[in-house]
Amino acid sequence: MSRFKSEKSASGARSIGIRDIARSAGVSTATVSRFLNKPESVGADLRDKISRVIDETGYIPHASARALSSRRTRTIGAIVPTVDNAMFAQGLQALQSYLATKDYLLLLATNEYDIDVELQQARNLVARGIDALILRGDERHPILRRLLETNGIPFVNVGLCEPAKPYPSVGVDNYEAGRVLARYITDLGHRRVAVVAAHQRNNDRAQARLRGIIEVLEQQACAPGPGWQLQVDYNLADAGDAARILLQGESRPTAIICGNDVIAYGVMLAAIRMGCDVPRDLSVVGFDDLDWSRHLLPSLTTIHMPTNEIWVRAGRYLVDLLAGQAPIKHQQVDFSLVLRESTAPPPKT
Amino acid sequence: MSRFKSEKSASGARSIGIRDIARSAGVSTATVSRFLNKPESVGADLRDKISRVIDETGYIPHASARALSSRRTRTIGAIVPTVDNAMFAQGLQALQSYLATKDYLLLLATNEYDIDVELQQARNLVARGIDALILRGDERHPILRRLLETNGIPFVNVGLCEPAKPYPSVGVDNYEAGRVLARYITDLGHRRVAVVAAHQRNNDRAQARLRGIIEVLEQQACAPGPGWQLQVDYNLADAGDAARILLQGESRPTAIICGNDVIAYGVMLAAIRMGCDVPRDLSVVGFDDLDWSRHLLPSLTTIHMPTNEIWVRAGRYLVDLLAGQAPIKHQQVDFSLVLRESTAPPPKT
DNA sequence: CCAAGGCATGTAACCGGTTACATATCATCG
DNA sequence: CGATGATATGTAACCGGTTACATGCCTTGG
Repeated sequence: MSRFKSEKSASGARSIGIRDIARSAGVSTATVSRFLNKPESVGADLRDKISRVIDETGYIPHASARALSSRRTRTIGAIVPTVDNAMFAQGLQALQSYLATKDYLLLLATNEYDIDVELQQARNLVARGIDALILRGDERHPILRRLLETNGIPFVNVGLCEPAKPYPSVGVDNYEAGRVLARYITDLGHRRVAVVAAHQRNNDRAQARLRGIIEVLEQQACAPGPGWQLQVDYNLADAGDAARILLQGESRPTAIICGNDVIAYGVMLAAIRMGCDVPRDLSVVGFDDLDWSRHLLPSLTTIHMPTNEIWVRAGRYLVDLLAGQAPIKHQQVDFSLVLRESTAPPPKT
Repeated sequence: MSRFKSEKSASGARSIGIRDIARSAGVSTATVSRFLNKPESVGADLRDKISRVIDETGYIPHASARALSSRRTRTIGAIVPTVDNAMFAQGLQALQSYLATKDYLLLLATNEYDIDVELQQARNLVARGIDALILRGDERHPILRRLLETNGIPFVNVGLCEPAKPYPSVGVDNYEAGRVLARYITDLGHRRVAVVAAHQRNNDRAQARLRGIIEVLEQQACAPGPGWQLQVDYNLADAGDAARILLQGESRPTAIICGNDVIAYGVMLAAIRMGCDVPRDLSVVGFDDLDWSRHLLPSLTTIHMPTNEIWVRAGRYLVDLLAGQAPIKHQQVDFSLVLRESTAPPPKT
């Protein structure tokens, strides 16, 4: 029956393959394959002929077959907490554009801030045959490391930079960023400072930032008590709740340092609704410098993170590595303090 | 030399395959394959044995090989303008979670609002072997239709619902939504109404919304002249520019209808900076009801879009279709008008 | 008690590319 | 002029699964 194999289920015009192209062009499959992967290794006349046949037929090479035999998928995976978040979205967009220029595809997965989910997603990506993986931060399931190792999948951590660690990383020094920001607040004269951080669990960037902030505040002898150190989820509503808690009491902070711009904005909106004048009564600062932070009212003083650059560099690191080069293993990217309208010296009283 | 094949490049412990599992479990590869794909078709004792071997070895089936021989990748593609946009990000996140429960993977590509890029990306996805495709809107490159047809790839349009068209779609009736929103504004008493829409090129949703808006305004004999109909990109800065143009003249609008929430927010921020009191001097409305629209100051009157539901339904449509069922082809989802603080009757004067 | 049919399992061809190796051609050099 | 090597192309084994078909066993009904 094998002579009927191409007549599957009525509609089944079997899609054309490399053998069809080879036959039409009067060459071998090997030559077509070489044309596809390294055109300059094929003679000019054959090159033209093959090219013409491919254009005419609209032939598209079968990526799975390619991946199977070459053991490379030209696919890079990335696992982030969620794409529903301006910062990741922006960086991923930039990464994707970059990878497209290198003829790589980005395969995206989310871990919902859960290292078990992350492991599961990583398994998924590995099964899918990614050539390399980009991970957010540095805290992850121990089995994940083994998984990547035994499958020989290179990876890079983004969002932090720890030259002491054996794993490659691209990012800013979050600890130092925390210090700079806190220092700016204390230099303005604030001594009653509260901190609304992102949840610390499994989030080393948030931890490093907080560590830097607290350290500076301690040096200035104004470390916030436990009631003035809150942790919230990444959204406006929760941040607003935190602000209401901080501002309802008798003794209020004159400045609130927030773990990122979204939290800062949530805090600011709630404070204004409570009748606070930002920055006259209360200064608010964040991290990340999201696109809209400079448009807000008041615009937000924050730490600018070169998000796009970080993600693109991470992508480039892996692409170079896969191309057999030896890129720089730890790339520290500069952040900067952006002064805007949401900060001022504390009120006199 | 073939007996050396497993010793590639020193580190090369060839990863284990289905034949290894079969040998260890004392069964044939076919049985292992059946265990993987339809466990209930394998006897209980063998099932246990195979399961144990797989757990011990950490075996992960090779997706490319699987795809090659089964001609199904369990991958669904989606092409959106950009992920750097709260609305898409949210919907995609929901879609991805849904597909994960069905053991499908989401392959994401962006078209940067360009139908040629979209075609290119679609080629990419097809080469990658997607089983189905989700597309945004309905305006696309004619070749793309052919491409999908000849490759037998089912697809669905999201964000609109046009039962008249032959292609499946899931979304709201944007034209009607535009009418409802405009109607609300005119019912409030506004007669000097400006419109700041998203760019119309290759964006049928934006076109439908605008059509609905203009139609209602014409009925009320207050259709905006060309100077009061602006088109901007999807970002706060451009929207702010538009607001400054509209509000600088002698004769100002008392309400501005915006193509979406981001534009509305950009307009609102710029207006407030110019000393306008929203909503007393100026009413502003948008579309989409992004997460933060209810937190803004003032909070935004807008059309609520069930984004998550739309994307998940689109995913379910394709999953069901691929499973051989016959899901509903055109699914209209309800929108709703959400009244908040950014609207009021026009000032007396 | 035997034929028929259902079920679990094994054998091996096949999916559509890549690539190691063989072969052919031609320029170069002692 | 023959040996040498570089370059272009062809042949066919292989990547790691899936699945059509074959096989063998067990149940069931006449």
